[in-house]
Amino acid sequence: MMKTKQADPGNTLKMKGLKSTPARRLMLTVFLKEKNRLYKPLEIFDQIRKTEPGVSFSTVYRNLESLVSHGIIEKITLEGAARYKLLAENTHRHHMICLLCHKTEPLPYCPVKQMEEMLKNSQCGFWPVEHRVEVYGYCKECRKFKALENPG
Amino acid sequence: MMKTKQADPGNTLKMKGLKSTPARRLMLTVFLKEKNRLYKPLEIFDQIRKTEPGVSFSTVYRNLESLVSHGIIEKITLEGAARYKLLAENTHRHHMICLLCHKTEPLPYCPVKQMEEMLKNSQCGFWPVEHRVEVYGYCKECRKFKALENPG
DNA sequence: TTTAGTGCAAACGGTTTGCACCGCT
DNA sequence: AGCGGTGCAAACCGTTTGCACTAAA
Repeated sequence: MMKTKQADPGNTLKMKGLKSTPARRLMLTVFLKEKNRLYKPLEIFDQIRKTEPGVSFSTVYRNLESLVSHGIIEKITLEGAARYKLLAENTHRHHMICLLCHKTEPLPYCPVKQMEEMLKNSQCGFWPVEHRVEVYGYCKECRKFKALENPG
Repeated sequence: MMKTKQADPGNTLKMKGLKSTPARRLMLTVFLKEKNRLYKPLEIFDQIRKTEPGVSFSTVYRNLESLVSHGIIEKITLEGAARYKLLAENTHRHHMICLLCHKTEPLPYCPVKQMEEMLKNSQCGFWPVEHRVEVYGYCKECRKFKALENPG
């Protein structure tokens, strides 16, 4: 009756070499609900507590770490606190971040690649190995609640 | 005998509308020593304690806040902790950050400006208002201590 | 059965705050 | 003189850790 699900938390965990436990499955379920959203640890905690009130905060933290180190989610530190989101296939640190709802979407392309080449060939001596681009603004939905120029 | 100094901490503070106090002057002196360096609060604390052992940590924190809000330094949160650096005139959030010594330099140009225009005109609905670009790598000096490709 | 995951509580590091005192302007 | 800056200590928040217990493989 039940067909194999595409993004079954239990399978994903095992495939990535992690034990499938209730807490982890629930956490992954939360991440899958909004694939582009940055979740704070407390948000994950609150969400899974609705289903499984016994889960402890330290378990959430430990599992967030596990999920990161097994390439399932990624960690982004913003405003001094950690946030986590589902790791997309072609992950790079290029995001559009909504200042109201904190939803994130990947940038359509990377404006830094060519600049890195430039730096390598320049006199300045700096050797780039990694970069991050964050564009802050208002997403389609939240623009409705803000008075913005050109709000079409 | 004494000529007017260009970057006298006391003057700078008054000009920016802040009272000139020993703690603040010392803090500013530290920032002026390496204008492009990101200082952690503790580093500022340690530095000024060498001269003025009585200064408290909370004073450092409060003054960092004041200096930021009066446009003298800027705050950059990196790896979950705050760092501060002298605010350059044409401040924008575009940095080359050395992974070894944490020294920062401004990026020579902004690769995002044109991308923002593109976003505004695109279908995606995201309205950019601010952005940040951070290129991590190794600065001229620190490259000596790392085995890097093309290390010329 | 063995190893890894978990709950609890306590510790931690960075940061903020309330209070009384002190010092700039 | 008055307001703002300061020292001290305690609170705070997000995060990590040690321990004994439990559950996944």
